[in-house]
Amino acid sequence: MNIGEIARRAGVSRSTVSYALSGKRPVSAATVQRINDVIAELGYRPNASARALAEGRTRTLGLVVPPASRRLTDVQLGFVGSVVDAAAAHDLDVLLSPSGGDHDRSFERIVTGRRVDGVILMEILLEDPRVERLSQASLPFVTIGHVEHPGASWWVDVDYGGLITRCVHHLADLGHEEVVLINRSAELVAAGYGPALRSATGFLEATAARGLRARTVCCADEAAAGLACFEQIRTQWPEVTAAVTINEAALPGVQRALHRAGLEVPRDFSLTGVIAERLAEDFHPPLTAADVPATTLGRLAVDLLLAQIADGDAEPRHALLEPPISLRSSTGARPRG
Amino acid sequence: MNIGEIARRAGVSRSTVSYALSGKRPVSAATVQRINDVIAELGYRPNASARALAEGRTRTLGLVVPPASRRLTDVQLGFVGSVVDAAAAHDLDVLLSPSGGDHDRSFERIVTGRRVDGVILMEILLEDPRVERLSQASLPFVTIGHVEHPGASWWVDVDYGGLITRCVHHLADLGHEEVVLINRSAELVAAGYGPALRSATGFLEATAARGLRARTVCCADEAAAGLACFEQIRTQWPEVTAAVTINEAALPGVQRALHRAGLEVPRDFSLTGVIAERLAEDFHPPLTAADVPATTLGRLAVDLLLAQIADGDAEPRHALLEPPISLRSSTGARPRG
DNA sequence: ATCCTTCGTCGAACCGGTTCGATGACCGAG
DNA sequence: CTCGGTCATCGAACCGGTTCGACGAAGGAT
Repeated sequence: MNIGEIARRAGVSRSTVSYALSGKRPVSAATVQRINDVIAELGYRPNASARALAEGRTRTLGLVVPPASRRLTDVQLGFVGSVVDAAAAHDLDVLLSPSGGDHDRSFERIVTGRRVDGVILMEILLEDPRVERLSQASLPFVTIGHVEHPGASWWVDVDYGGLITRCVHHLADLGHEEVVLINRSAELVAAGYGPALRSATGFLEATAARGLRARTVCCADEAAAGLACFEQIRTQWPEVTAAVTINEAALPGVQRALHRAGLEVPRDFSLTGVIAERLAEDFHPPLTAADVPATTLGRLAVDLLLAQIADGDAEPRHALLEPPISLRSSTGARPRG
Repeated sequence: MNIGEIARRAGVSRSTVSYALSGKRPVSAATVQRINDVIAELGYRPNASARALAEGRTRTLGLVVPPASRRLTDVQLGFVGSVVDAAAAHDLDVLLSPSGGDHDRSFERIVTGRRVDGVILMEILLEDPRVERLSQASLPFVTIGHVEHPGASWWVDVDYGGLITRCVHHLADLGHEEVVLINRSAELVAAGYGPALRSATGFLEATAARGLRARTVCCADEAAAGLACFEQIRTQWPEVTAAVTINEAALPGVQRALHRAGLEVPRDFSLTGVIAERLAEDFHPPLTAADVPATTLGRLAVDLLLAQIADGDAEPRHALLEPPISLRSSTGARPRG
């Protein structure tokens, strides 16, 4: 069931079948009809490997994800889903590559094996060896998140610094004076994870600008850590009246800690930050927070990647999104006392 | 940078380079050394498409996932992660195919385009057209979950019916007499989603066997639905003292409903079911529940698929796992009154 | 010295598509 | 009637690997 067999049964040459299918050269209506009949009868579909070899492109995109051991956050899950869907809309397949450290066989296969036409890289660090690797392999790629010095690379990202700044202003406007940032884990900060570092920087600058007392803590990406972390905040800095967070996984623990401490949100304590929409709405009360537009970002990454594949010499493009803060009901005026 | 170029620079023929790399025929040590030097110098890696075409296999597995629009549950996420990791351990790549209805271009590409050596299908229905499609395409595949009449197919699954039965016995042993099953959404039940239907059957049989009064409700996969659902249970059947659930997404809502109703678990109400370990432990109090061994199941699916690929005529195999129930602290004796 | 192996290597065919240049049939214009 | 130009189709080369049969050189046995 290959193209030669189709050609034989339709009484034409292989090239005619190819042209009939691709439409790249005119083929008479009668011949097209005959070929299509044979194809329908035999259920023929061209061999993807052969086509990729001949055309020099695979119609496949690579998506580099964190290894399964690190559980995906809701935002990351949103990226994966939207990239896959956006690719499917263009009739492209997605090849998954779990990549953690520097020496990763799966990542190397993707990069050097010409298995994909381009790569989308997520969860990158400020200094990421994989970005360097892809650049020198001259394989088109787009990062979700950006390295410290993006140079001539393509990327999409959310402006964590800007969003955190707006959260701080929001709290300052409500009269809060002592605030805390609940960041991602210390390991991620130490590794140079962009969102964590940019959030911290934005937080410190904004609080300084508004004259607020600022504290920051790192918190592992688990509910239990969120609980412990919040209790520590209460005992260590009881004067804190509001928290900003980008740590989704810690939220259930924070919720429980608030409850255990008898604090009612937002009457006794305000909570905001950058959080996936679904989780913000599942919180009680729903969180006033910046929703990370994971779906938009994923789709945008695919669009940029396709543009880059279509024209490799095009000027690098990027997009820094700053979504609005959804005013729900987890922030209020500073409690008196 | 193809095999011919390597051959030229090493002063040998293309076939010798191929044999030196694959080891399928002896090549003198000196020649191997020379070839390896050239390869290292040029950073050569064989073209995956060409190799796939020549060998007749792609070293890629297809993973059919629900489309992104339906948000993945924690258990499903566990499947994806473990399948990808297990495949990577065998130096195989994973091609993702989002598939919902029957007519799916991405799924068809996977099936007929010889892009993959085998397919893992998750979230299947009791009657699933995709299983039929794969069978007639004679492409090796393994399902996570099983159709109603698996016949000669390969699959791995968790024995939802058996697990729910054990949950019911556990509650009966604690003296509960009025219990409810909080199932997945009515749409899934109507579509013929195996776990939902088998859970319901197991629940009804087990409660009948133990002489318990049983009710069942369907609940959409959202926190808000869980809240509404539980409140309805309380008003409609106030005599119910325990719930069994397989609906992970509803848990936050159930938690809030319990809290709002002033019910303390397990003193006033018992809760158990089949739930991803992480979520069971994040609950307050931690849930006595059967942890779905998603990681084991994913790895097992890959193992079975590889066995099937290696020997297409082998007897179909399957695995029905029944993990133990983890006794945590969400179940207790029936409250008196 | 001759024959038979074994070892290492080579050339050619093949996998299943795409694409380019060429060719023949048919047409209208001169 | 012949010439030039489309139009549809064909054959061959190519993409970059793998694999099979063959072949020459070296070594051992007779």
